[in-house]
Amino acid sequence: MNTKVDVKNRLLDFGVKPSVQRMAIMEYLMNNLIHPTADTIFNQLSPSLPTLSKTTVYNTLKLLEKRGAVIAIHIDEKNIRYDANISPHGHFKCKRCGCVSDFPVEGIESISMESPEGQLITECQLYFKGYCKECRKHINEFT
Amino acid sequence: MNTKVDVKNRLLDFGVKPSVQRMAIMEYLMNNLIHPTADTIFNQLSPSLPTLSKTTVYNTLKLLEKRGAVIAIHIDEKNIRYDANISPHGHFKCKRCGCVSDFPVEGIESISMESPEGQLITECQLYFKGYCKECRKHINEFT
DNA sequence: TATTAAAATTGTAATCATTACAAAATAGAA
DNA sequence: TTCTATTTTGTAATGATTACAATTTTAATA
Repeated sequence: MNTKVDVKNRLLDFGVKPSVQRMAIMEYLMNNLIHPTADTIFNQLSPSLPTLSKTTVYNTLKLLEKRGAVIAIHIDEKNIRYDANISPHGHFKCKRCGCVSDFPVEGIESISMESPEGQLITECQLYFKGYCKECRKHINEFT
Repeated sequence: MNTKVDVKNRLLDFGVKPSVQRMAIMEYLMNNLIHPTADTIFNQLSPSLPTLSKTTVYNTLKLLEKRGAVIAIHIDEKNIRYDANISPHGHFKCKRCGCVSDFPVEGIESISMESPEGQLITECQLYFKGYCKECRKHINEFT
């Protein structure tokens, strides 16, 4: 469980001025590593922050990602998901139930930031799709 | 350069009935490994297939992907891109100019289809972002 | 060849997550 | 306080993709 101080430090470390709204969003992400969408974050925070605007959620998430304080996950075609876990790891999405989970990849740390063709790599996203433990039981329903 | 026969075989191999439109789209993808969007494909084929509908392009791409005849690339937030190269490989996108290119990944073939947590992995997508050879020269402009 | 049912294609309208924009509120310095 | 820059907010716009129903094409059979 991250404290307010942890959250504030995360913002400051990445050059984001900590406002009430930014603190709330960053705190939610750090204490809920469930890869939520902007919509989910808005709905969860709205009760305790009644004036919060969805635009602010979108703006803040975009800012946090740009500064590197969070990761944007594009494994789902419909919504962007966000992750406060910024250490290198992959993600998995179940094609049946749609659940998204972390997916540790061995050797991910050692992926070269220099490519053979001269590109400078600044980030890599590893997405895995298939069927989760539960949904494998229903493999006969797959079309 | 793939022949009509190659294209037809690709469709048949993946259980897709070869219509005029499907052949045209599959042929374009096989002979233009530039990761085009549905819009690009439509614009390129439209002159020689004046009755072609954009809906058909979307429908066909969705079908081809579902059957495994092509790969859908979600490296760009705006558009889905398509690739007739279905052998395992990663993709790179330049954050400055937006170009998307293939990105060979060593050992990609040996990625396990069994995960430690019991998921059944059916596909993996490896996305790399950064700056291409040309855009690296302008590194001082990066914000 | 004519008939007919299934499949494919088409055009238009709808969807909906995200962004643009400008006004209002807030924060921070002087 | 006053002033200015920053942040937040609400509404409207965007635009790629999909839903849907009508039309056309295909292909099998009589």
